[in-house]
Amino acid sequence: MKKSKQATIVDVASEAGVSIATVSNVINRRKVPMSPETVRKVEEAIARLGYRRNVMATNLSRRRSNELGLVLPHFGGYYGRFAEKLERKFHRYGYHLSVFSAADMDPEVEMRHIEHLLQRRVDGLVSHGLAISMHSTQQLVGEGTPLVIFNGWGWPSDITKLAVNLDFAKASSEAVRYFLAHGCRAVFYAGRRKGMGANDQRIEGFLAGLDGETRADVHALLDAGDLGVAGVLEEALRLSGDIRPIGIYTFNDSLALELIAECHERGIRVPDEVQLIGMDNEHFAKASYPSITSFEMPVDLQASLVTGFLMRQMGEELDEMSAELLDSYLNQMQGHELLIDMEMVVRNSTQNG
Amino acid sequence: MKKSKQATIVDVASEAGVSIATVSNVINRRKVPMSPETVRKVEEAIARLGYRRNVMATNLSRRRSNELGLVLPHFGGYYGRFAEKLERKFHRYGYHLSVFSAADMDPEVEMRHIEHLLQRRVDGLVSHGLAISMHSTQQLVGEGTPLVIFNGWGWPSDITKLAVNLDFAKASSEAVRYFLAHGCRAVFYAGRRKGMGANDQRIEGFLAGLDGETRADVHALLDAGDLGVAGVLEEALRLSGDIRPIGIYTFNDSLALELIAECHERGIRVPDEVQLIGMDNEHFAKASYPSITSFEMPVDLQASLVTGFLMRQMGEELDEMSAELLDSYLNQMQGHELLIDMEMVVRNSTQNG
DNA sequence: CTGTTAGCGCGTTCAG
DNA sequence: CTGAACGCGCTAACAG
Repeated sequence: MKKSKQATIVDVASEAGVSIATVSNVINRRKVPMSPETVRKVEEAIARLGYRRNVMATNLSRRRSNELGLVLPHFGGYYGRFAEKLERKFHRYGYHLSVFSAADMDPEVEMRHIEHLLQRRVDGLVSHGLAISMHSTQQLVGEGTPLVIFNGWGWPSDITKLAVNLDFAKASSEAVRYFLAHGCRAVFYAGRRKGMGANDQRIEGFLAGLDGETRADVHALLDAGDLGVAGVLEEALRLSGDIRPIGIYTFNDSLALELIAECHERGIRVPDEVQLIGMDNEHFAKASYPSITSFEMPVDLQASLVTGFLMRQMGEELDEMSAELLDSYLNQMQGHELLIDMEMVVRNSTQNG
Repeated sequence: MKKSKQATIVDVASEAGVSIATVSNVINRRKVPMSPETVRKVEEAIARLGYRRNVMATNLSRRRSNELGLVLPHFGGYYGRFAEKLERKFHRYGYHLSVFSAADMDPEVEMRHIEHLLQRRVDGLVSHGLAISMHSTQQLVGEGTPLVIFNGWGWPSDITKLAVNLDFAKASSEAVRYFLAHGCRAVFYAGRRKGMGANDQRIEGFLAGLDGETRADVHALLDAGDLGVAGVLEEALRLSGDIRPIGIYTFNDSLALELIAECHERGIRVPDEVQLIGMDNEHFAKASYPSITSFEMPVDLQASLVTGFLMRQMGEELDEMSAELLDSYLNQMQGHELLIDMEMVVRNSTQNG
C-alpha cells in the first residue's frame, strides 16, 4: 500500500506474516512442504493486495524469460492464422509468444522488432525469411538466440538450425501440370517481386512443371509489380495469340481475384478462356465468382513443426506425438530445410473433372 | 566474455576502462559532458563485445517500461492494419507496442494476454471492447494502467477514460437510406451475433435509418450465425414476397461476398434483384464480382486519436497537429465515447447514380 | 567529467 | 517449513 504503487512480494509477505521465500514458494507452486494454513494466508494476502508478479524482476533473477518472438511480414491472412496457432502451441510448453509485423516488409521496422525482442532476452525467435538481409540477421541474432525460419530459403546453417518451409515449388509444378492436363497450351506465372524467396520458389516450380510429357506452346513469367494487374492479363493474352484457354498461375489468391475482376471487365470468360490457380486458399477464394482454385496452407502442421523443433532445441520434452511428427519430417529433410506439402483445392476458376 | 554469456554493462565498463556509470551515460546519450575520447572507447567496447542492453533490468530500475499493449480480436483485415499504424505512431513517442490476438474472441486467450501485459508492467493498454466481460477487465486492469478502448460501447468511465469508436450506427443508417433511395422497399440487416457491441451498433443504426421519409414495406434483422448464409438469403427473399429489388446490409464485406456467391448459385442478379452493402472495405470488396459497396475504415484517424489520447494521459507532449486533431474530437464527444465517421464507397453491388 | 553506491522486485541458497 | 542475504543488470543520485 505504500505510495499507492503495485504491491510487491515483500508487501504480500508482511501482510500474510510470513517470509518472502514462502510467498515465492506459494506463487510458484513449489514442491516444498507448506502448511495449508500458510498457503491460504498467502493467497488471501495476494488477493487482498491485488498483487501481481513483476515478470521483469522474475526473468532477471531467473536468467531466462520464457518468452519467444515471432516476426511476420504482416498480420493478414495466412500469417495471422499461423501466429495464433503458434501462440497456442508454445503456451502449452509454458512459453509466451509476442508477435510483430514488419509492416509489409519494411526492413527498418523489422529490424527494430528483432532488436527489441533480443533486448528483452527472448529465449527463442521465429521469423519469416524475408525483408532484412541475412547478414543483418547474422549480426543481430549471432550465436545467442535459437532462431527458426519459416518460408525462407538459402539460409546458412550457422545462423539458423532449421527452416520450415511450405513447398511452394512443388505446388507450383502441380499447378502448371494441372493447366497442361486441362487443355491449356499457354501458361503463365503472375508473380510478385516483393514475395522474394517465396516468389523465387514459385518460379522454380513453375519452370519445372513445364518439363512434363505434355508441353506448353507458350509460357512466360510475368510480374504484377512491373506490369500491373491489367498489364499481366494483356501480356498473357498477347503472347498467347489465339490459343485458348490459357492458364495463369498467380502468386496468391489476391492477385487471382484481381485478374478475375479484370477478365469480367473485358468480358473474358473464366475458366473457358482463362483459367486461374491461386495460392493461400483465402476465405474469399471460396466465395468469389467464379470461385478460385487454390492451395490450402497447412498452417497447423507448419506451426507444430516449428514449435516442436524450437522446444526440443531449448531442452523441452516433446510429447510422443509431436516428437514422432517432427522426427518423420527431420528424417526426410535435405540440408536444414524442411518441406511441407500443400494440397490443391479445385474450384471453378479452372476446368475441372 | 565470461561464461560465454551476453556481455553486461560491467563487462563493457572494464573493457573500456571506465566506470559503469559512464557506460550508462553513453548508452542513454545523457546530457552530461563526456570527452569524445571516452565515448569512443565505450562505443568500441560495446561493438567488440556485442553488448546489448537488457531491457528487463533497465525497466526494473527505471520503474517504467515504455511498453504498451494492444489486444485485438484477431489479426486479420482492419485490425491488423490498425495495429501496424498504432505501432508506428507510438514508436514516435518512444514507446514500443506489443500486439496480441484474442484468437477470434477466445476469452481465455484474451485474458491470458492482458494478464501477461500487466505482469510485464506495460505503461498503457489499448483493447477492442469485446470478448472478456467488463467485470473481468475491471478486475484485471483496476486503477493502475491507463486503458483506451476502441470500438467498444457502454464501458464505465471508472475503467476506461476513453473509447474511440467508429460510428457504425451512423454508417448503418446511411446504408439503409441508400437502399430506400435506390428503389429497395424491402431491407434487411444480416448480422453476426459474435460481433457483439459492434453488431448492436449496426442494428441500432439500421433501425434508425428506417425512420426517414421514404419507408420500407418490409424489413427484418437476420443473423448469419443462426440461419447460415443461405438461410439469410432465403429468409430475406421469403419475407419480401415479390418485392424487388431488396437491400441487404451486412455485418461485413466477408458476409456480403458470401451472399453474392449464394446469389450467383441461385441465378439471382446483383444488384438488379438483390442489392448489398458491406462494411470494412476489404481488399476483395473492390475486386469481387460484382464489386461490393462498402464503408471505408478510417484506420489512420482512429489510430491517431488513440495514440494522442493515451500519450497525453501518460504525460507526453503532443505535437501541435495531433493535439489539435484530438481536441477537436474531444470537444464534440458525448460521455467518454468518441465517434469517427466512415465513408461509403459506392460500387456495383448497389444501384448507383 | 568520472566513480560509488543504493536500490528496482524477485529467485535462490542455506543455515535455522 | 522459515528468514536473512546475495545476485540478476541497470539507473540515478551523489560524491569526487
